[in-house]
Amino acid sequence: MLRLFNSLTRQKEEFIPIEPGKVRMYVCGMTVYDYCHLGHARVLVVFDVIVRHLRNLGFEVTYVRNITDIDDKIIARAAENGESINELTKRFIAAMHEDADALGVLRPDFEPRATESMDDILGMIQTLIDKGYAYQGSNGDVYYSVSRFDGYGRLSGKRLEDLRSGARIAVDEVKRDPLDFVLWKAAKPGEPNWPAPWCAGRPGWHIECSAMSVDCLGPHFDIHGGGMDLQFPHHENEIAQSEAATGEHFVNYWIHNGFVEVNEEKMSKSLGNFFTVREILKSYRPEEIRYFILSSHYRSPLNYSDENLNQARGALQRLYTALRDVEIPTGDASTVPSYEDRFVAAMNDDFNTPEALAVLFDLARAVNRAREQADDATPQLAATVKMLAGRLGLLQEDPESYLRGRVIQEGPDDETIEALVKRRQEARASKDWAEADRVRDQLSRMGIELEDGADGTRWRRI
RNA sequence: GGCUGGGUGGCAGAGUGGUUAUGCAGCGGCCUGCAAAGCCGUGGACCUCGGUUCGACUCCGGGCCCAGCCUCCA
Repeated sequence: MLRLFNSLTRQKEEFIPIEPGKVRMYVCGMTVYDYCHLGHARVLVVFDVIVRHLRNLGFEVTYVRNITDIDDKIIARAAENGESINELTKRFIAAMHEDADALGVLRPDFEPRATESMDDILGMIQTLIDKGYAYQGSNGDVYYSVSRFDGYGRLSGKRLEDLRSGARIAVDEVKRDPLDFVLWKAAKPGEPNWPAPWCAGRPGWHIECSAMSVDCLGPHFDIHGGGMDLQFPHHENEIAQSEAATGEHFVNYWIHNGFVEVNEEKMSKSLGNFFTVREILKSYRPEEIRYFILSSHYRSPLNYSDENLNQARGALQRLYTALRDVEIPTGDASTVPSYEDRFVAAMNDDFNTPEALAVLFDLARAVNRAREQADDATPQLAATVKMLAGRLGLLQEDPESYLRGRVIQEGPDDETIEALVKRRQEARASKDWAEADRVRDQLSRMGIELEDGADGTRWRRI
């Protein structure tokens, strides 16, 4: 039985799909005006793992992750660069796909874009106006009237009067209530715009997600996800828009992932303390980043540091080392049920990936032990490691080539290393230990570690 | 100020009302020409003060501290 933490009720609940055997899920994706940073990577990886787990449980999942390709920042950045918004967003959508692919994130089933969903957006705004939930201001903008919607604040645990008394809400003459938010923004001269019954303009940020999710998944679906910072106001506003427009309950389960932090502080664009995925990929391998993200629970903070990435590196080396030299049976290989049960139980408990990884380490020990004892169970144990790790999108590479792999382009090539290893082998054969150790030190300085085994010496980059 | 969430061993990070998390690091041993990898063993923790309980790190209450949201943000 799958239990997940629902932000709406702030407790773990049993997951019961609307339609038996099927899950409809929407996750807020990126605004594409810059490269993905680690915070974006976390959303991508966390929900990728959630989708994989749901599918492993046998659910038929429809996964939608949108792209916001029109908003103020995109307009501003395009103007800065002297390019069109289409050129800008095209580049960063491609970059996002590259990063996601590198991290082993499976593509969503649908990836709608705001600019391609104008009809749905306009239709929903019109419905909201017709039903009296929205109004046009004197400046042409269309606003959502927050006080008209009864449940406003339920998701974020906020009361309207608290929000109103907050000093951080700017006074705006055009709005009837300072809490009202914009659905349609009138275009200023020179700004990109789309025709609309009210005035040419562009959608506000929140309406696109309401329109696209309802369009792709219907008015009522199972799971809606995103970063914790979207809980308010973005998701709160989505609920208000969607439920007012459709008259139906919008989403059953809300899932929000925690932040990536740097020195105990949220990683964000505004603080400027962010690291892009492609920057980190210069020093670490994609799988190391993925492991690092999964090494803490998705709702906990994830502290970015070299030390923690290095720990991820070491952990993967241990797991891959356990898989080395084991003939893993292909096809529907028999696996070891007790470990699989533990793994599934961990994932069923609100997607507890650290616990699931612990199962992998217990298995790795079992593999190593079995191998030492020449136990026939070794291949089954190894197959179980690989199969379960695969559900997290990990450990699918060939172990030997993974361990020999490199991150940075500098350093000796394989031929150079092989030659030195051979030279050392010869020294060892003639028991010239001084020479053998000298060569090993030389390789060690190049970042190569050696392992002498019964059937020769093997090496790996560290 | 309002509202969330959290404080676990040297570090990272799960979990549980009484039993080894796990990984890295440490210590002892096995293995090794020496190492590495691996295996075996081992030390080390639950912010603080009260309460409930036969028993609390785990439940309840107060306090202290941290992060986040209340403004664009994943």
